[in-house]
Amino acid sequence: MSGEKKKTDKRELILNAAEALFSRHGYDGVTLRAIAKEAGVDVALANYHFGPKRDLFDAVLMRRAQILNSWRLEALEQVIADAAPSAPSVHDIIRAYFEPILTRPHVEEPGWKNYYALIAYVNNSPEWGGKLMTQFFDPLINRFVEALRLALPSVADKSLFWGYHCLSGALTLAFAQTGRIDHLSNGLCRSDDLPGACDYIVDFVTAGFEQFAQNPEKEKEKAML
Amino acid sequence: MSGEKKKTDKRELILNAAEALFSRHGYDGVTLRAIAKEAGVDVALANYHFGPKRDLFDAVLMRRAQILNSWRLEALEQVIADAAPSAPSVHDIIRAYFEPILTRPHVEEPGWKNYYALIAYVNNSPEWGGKLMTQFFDPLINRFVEALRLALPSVADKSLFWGYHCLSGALTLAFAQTGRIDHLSNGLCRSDDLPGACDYIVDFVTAGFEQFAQNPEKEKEKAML
DNA sequence: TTACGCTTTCAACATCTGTTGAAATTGTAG
DNA sequence: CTACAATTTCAACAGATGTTGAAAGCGTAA
Repeated sequence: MSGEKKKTDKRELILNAAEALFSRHGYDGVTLRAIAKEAGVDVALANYHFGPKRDLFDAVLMRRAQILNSWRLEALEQVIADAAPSAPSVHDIIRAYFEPILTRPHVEEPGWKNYYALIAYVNNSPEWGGKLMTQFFDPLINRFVEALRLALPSVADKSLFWGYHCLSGALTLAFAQTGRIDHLSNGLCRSDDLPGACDYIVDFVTAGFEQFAQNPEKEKEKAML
Repeated sequence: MSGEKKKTDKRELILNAAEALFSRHGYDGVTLRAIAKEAGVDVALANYHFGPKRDLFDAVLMRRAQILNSWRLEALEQVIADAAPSAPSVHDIIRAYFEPILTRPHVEEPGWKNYYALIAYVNNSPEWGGKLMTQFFDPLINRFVEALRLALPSVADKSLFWGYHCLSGALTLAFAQTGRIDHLSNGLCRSDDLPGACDYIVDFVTAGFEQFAQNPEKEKEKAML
């Protein structure tokens, strides 16, 4: 019947190996032979299952994207429902954005850590960032911006989007887990401690957004448009 | 004599071409032949001037790093001197961090834009980020953290470093200029408008840091250490 | 002119790259 | 078992890759 389960699904072994290697060395830094070797499989098998190299890359990206989106969308809708008919607080919205991906137990699995690092690579790449991230995550992001617009009705859209830019940058760098902050802080902070980072990032970003409502200068631009 | 100036310094043509291509496609995404073609030069010349490919990459990174550091250090020392003997404000420190690199006229030069995108690539790369950024920028960063420590004496170091993480992520994503925010905001924000982004990022990040002083929960950890 | 050192090109190398077609293996249904 | 389809390996291709050594071009000083 349909291959629900097999003793060793080499297809998934290839995806795992590709995920790990792409996340560390980028698309061009990885050869199909390296992936095959890591997966314990012949070179030609990757092509058989996924077609050309680029399609394998997309398959890796796609595999966990929907799961990620569903977790976060669920958390956001929950926050909105709990606050109804009022608008949810900025803090709750930001928590719904970060906590489902940074504090749940799955983040300790190597596969998910690799996937996060891969997202960081894609999001900061001029080559892929503009198109791929849009393709996978835009609907979710728009939903979050919409919620923030309700929570901060006096803030101009331009401020909200630049706020999202800062939020996204902070998350992306956390995803990358480069070990830089470990060295910079003399071991006080660890870049692979995503749950530990979450609290700090959430409070930082929340204050960043709320500041827009308290700062009247930005509203001039709203009037000018 | 020493080659101070020549009509066409092919050495710099190679650096410019490498900078542009590395910033867009990453280290492994660029071939020496592509660089040579872009520079209008033979393939072997890159090797003659810079040695192996990896050394060319380092040379590109190094060329503007010192200039960048001196601008920002100068701005920071100015802010500290102006406020002495009091501590400078968080807002002024953050401005000294961003404005020298985002609002000066040089940011409109393609060479600098390419260099910024390259920094974004390096900073988010698990392969290079930990080591290369440390090598080039750590002394400057430590000076900034030190200034923030003076401006926010009640805030624990761990908060300061995670705050810097958020700050660095926001800057890095701005450097990348992926065009993502353009699409997300329907053209309201432009990712290549670095001076325009600067005001929003500065205010966002300033509030993020100041929030640590107002949030007493984080201080528990300080006591626990 | 000649000679010399620095720069640049030419031609080629050994190796690696993504991809492919045919063969071998495995799983499954009759 | 047999027959057939899906999976996996093998062997090889055409092209690209970083690097190198020899040769050619160049400016300068004697």
